Amino acid sequence: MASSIHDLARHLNISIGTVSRALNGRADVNAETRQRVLEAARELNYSPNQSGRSLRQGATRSIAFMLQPHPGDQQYGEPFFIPFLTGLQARLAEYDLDLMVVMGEPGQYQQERLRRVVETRRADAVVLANTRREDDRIDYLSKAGFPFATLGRSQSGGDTYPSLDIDFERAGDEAVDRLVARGHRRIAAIRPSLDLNFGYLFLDGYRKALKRHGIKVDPGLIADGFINEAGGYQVTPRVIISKDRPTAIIFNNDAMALGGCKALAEMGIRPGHDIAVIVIVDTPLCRYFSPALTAFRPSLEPMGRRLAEMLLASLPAFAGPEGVRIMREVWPLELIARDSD
Amino acid sequence: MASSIHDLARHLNISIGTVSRALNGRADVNAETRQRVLEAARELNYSPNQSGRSLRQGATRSIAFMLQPHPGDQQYGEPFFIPFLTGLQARLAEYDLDLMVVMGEPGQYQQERLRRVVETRRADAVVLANTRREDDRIDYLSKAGFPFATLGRSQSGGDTYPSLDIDFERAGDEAVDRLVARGHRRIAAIRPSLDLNFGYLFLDGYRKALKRHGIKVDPGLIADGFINEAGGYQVTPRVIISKDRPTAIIFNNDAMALGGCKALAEMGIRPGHDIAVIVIVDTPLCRYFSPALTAFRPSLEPMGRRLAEMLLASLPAFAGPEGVRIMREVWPLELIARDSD
DNA sequence: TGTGTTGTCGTAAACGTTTACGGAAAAACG
DNA sequence: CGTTTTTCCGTAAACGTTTACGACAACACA
Repeated sequence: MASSIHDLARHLNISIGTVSRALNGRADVNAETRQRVLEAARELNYSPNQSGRSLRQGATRSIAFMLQPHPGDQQYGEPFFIPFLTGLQARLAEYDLDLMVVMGEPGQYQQERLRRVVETRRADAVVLANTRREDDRIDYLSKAGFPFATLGRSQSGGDTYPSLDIDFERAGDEAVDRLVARGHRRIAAIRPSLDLNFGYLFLDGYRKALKRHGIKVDPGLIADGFINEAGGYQVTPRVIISKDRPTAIIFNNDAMALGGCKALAEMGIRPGHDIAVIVIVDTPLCRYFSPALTAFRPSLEPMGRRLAEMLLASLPAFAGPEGVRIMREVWPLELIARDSD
Repeated sequence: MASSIHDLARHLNISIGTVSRALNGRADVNAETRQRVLEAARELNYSPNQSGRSLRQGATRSIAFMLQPHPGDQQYGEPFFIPFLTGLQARLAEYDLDLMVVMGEPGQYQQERLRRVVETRRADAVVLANTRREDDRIDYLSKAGFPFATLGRSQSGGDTYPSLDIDFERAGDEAVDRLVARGHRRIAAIRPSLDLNFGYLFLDGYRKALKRHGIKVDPGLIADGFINEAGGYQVTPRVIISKDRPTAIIFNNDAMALGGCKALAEMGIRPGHDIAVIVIVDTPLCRYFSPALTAFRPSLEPMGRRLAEMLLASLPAFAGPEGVRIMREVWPLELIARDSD
């Protein structure tokens, strides 16, 4: 069925070595023979077998993207990743690289999936998502000397890999700024309880801005909850019960914001009327919620493309003559002002 | 770095053939030698190189999932696919199969991506999404004799491949039923204008139910639009302008429903009050929209798992002794009654 | 003891590439 | 014409597996 390089060689009555060199654009092959080889390749509908190529070259030409669902993830998962994946995939495709997606159950099992990819050499590099503050996947990969890049920062692994992140710190800062400018002084913050790094970054920005405005940070206005709707629903009341009720809340996750708004509604507090609400990472849900939620939006598709570039630039096989560069980038978010604040 | 089967053989002072047979559980190897091989494998941290294996066996142990974004897709794409992908991936992982995701720009370019996967043998089979009524990808794959399965039915390719689809016909039927039971007689239908097969199926069910209730199908109440929010926004007014305004609308796509509701609101027609709205495929957006949209919901994750099973059952390498079975399945949707009808 | 059977293992080919090496012919040079 | 360089191509090894085949020993059976 499929024609191999041997078929071409036999058909043209030349050696397979010459055929290979001709196809790969090597210099030491006559222009006319190259022409004949290319024609024959088209005629016999030849394409190189990737397995053979991988074996010989020790590279699979595929990149693994691993996303680690949070325990208790909702039915519809994270709409966040589709546009990111789209960008990532698009750029990789330009380099003729495939994208392998590795998911699986949350927890330790995930580590094993990663090991499998690395040890059986199913991919040339890995892109990590859902980065934790301390991430054993990063530890493992850097110890194994396997190339990778991360979406999101981590404290693990040092400065040895490219990473691309959203500027959560600045978003937290700007959110407070905006609220203070609108007269708020009692501003609550709700973030995920897991070890996800962005929860820390957000809180840093939140605290910094409060201090700048001379507002004391009230621990009673900060709450951690499970990173989904139920978590937001459960934890938001805690922040409301406090002696001096906040007039604004910043949610560090869209699902938690939705749950939180539900809790607020049940307490007779109307978001956008009785309390201001800002969400740190925008999703389509924020837009269609009622009231439409003011939120900070990342440009996910360009981020996907960019992280692909950064990863490729760190791979010896793709890095230009200037060699390997480790990069970290932090991208700003855009404030989408809507009706909730 | 990575140990090969040769390393094991040298270490144990036996031949590579025996090592391979021991690892693969062949019968013709002494129990004690097998034990020693397995121990050495663990000790030297051996895992088989997938490229070598693929080359020899002519199988890559990876499945490609191809989704073809509609032209003009929104920033956040289709939340639809994440849970489906999750299920698909989970079941494939149980068989030690990898998942490759192929996306790319809409249009012809997509065909080339598919050809590349097939011709360079980067995957053992393909799963197709966004199935068109006439789908050249299906034509290509069946002509090429390449194994595949589809999410969604098509008229292409005959009954030669497993497919799993949602029962759009029944959903259209039930939606009409429900609306008629609530007193509606003028019911509009809005569906995507592309050649997507589910648009036809939906309309079949819609028509069938109307006829059963003795209601004449009014072409003025049926409109096709671009399958996104802008399309719904643009096309919904056409159906409203008709001499005898409908009292209910069924949208065959969530994004179109959101755009349609916006158009309605601008015309002073309140969904859920002045007009009933039902959406055929539920997404989280329907739930959080105001009013919350009544919608039909598929169970996407189980569908992903099921389609993986169906595909595997059709592959000679995985089919049981009963041989190859071609399957088509159509799954029901669950009505989620909310506030819009 | 001779013959057939069974259990265990080694040998070597094969999968489809790429590439280091060397050789033959042609071209360039004196 | 002889020598050196260049151009072009064939040979063969290598990547890491799996597996058909045959060999050898041990064993069973008559």
